[in-house]
Amino acid sequence: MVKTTLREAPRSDKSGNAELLQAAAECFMEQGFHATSIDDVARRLGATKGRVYHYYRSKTDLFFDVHREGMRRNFDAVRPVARGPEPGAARLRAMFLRHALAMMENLPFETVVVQGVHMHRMAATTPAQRRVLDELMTIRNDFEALFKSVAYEGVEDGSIRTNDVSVAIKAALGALNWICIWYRPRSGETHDDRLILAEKIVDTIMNGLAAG
Amino acid sequence: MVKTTLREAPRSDKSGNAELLQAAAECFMEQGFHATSIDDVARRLGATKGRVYHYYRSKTDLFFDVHREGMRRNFDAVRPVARGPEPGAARLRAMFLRHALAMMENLPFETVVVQGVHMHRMAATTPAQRRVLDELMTIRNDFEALFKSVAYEGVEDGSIRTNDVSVAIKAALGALNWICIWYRPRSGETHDDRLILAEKIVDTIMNGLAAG
DNA sequence: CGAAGAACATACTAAGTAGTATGTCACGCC
DNA sequence: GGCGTGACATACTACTTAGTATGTTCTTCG
Repeated sequence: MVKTTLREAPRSDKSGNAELLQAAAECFMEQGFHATSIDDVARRLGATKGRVYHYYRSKTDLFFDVHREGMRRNFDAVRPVARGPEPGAARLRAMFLRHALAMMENLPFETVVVQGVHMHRMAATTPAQRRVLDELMTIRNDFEALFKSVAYEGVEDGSIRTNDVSVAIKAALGALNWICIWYRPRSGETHDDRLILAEKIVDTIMNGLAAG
Repeated sequence: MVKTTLREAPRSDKSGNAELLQAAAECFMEQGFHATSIDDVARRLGATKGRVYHYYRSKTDLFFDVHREGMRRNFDAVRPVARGPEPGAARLRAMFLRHALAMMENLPFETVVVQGVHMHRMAATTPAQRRVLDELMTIRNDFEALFKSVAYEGVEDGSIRTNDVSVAIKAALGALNWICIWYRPRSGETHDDRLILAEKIVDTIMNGLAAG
């Protein structure tokens, strides 16, 4: 008798789960991971549990996939401006700006990413889920490392000054990630509005608050 | 017949709940509000539900009280240096430093405060709980307003430069609040170690990353 | 010393929810 | 034109857990 291997692989990456991811991201943003039920996600789609469990074997897997998508968007936003002939400070500024805009324009996904970071140190999961979580944290660390490497280049070319690149980047990314706590899109808001806001934030990060 | 008013007031502020608050804060930090059961909190105390429900009528009320205590500590840390003869920038720097230290030294409570802010826009609560939540957000806003007012004074006395005080403060507080996401105390860590770290963060906020 | 209330522990209920098992319908394919 | 399979819906189970009701011990105070 063959051991029937039903659903051995996580069933993601099928067409049609973009909607699902979006709905899940919105639910997770509004209520958090634990307070969101699978039925909530399904209801938002005008569907039932069946649809969700057809694509994901567990709520955790769904959450992870939303997280993964959020990080993908973050990388896509930042990577194009990370390398180039400009001095480090200019590239870092561009990266910050892109990231700030991404925070605002992918709010549900970014909120899930933040929750995921929060979740990292916390509650026990199955070994398989733990592996996925570690993978996601690796991605997250790579993201931070990308900023750090550009910052180091800036220190070397003299365009950036700090006595601890690692801490400085953590502070800067904190200011940016915090956006998803207080920012809510205003109705009628344009891309330019967001750009102005993002520039104010990045100016603060790059120039600081002290005069002179 | 008298309408028996059993437990009309939230039963807090009795002696002996400091332990309870601490245990609850730790649980909420490690697992988040929803994933933490009352039994978890009790177990951490070597007690049972009975003890928790003797002091708090609901899990939400317990959470709120932890939040309140966290905000109380924040105010206590920052207020003493908010006013004085020094220029705004110097006072603001001192406030940031105190807040950064408070974040590290009250990690469980601060994490709950962050969760509470997160919770604000979110899931439905009872009308009474909504009132408490609004009260907590008022406190939170007052806290932010204190920073803003000092920043304004700094702008006027020329020690601070920014084109949007409100956004700049949000960015700065974001960098500080984010501490509770990545910071974990190292064993054998001293107060001086934390002070050095806090100063690096505050330097970044005050001076920015750009050279010159 | 007796009684009342504080400070818990124990036992229980009711409700919500993750996950499963199974059904159904449409469609492509031999 | 049957048939397998993908894409869901429906019905159900098992378990967790917030909150309650009640019991018990200790303390305090008249």
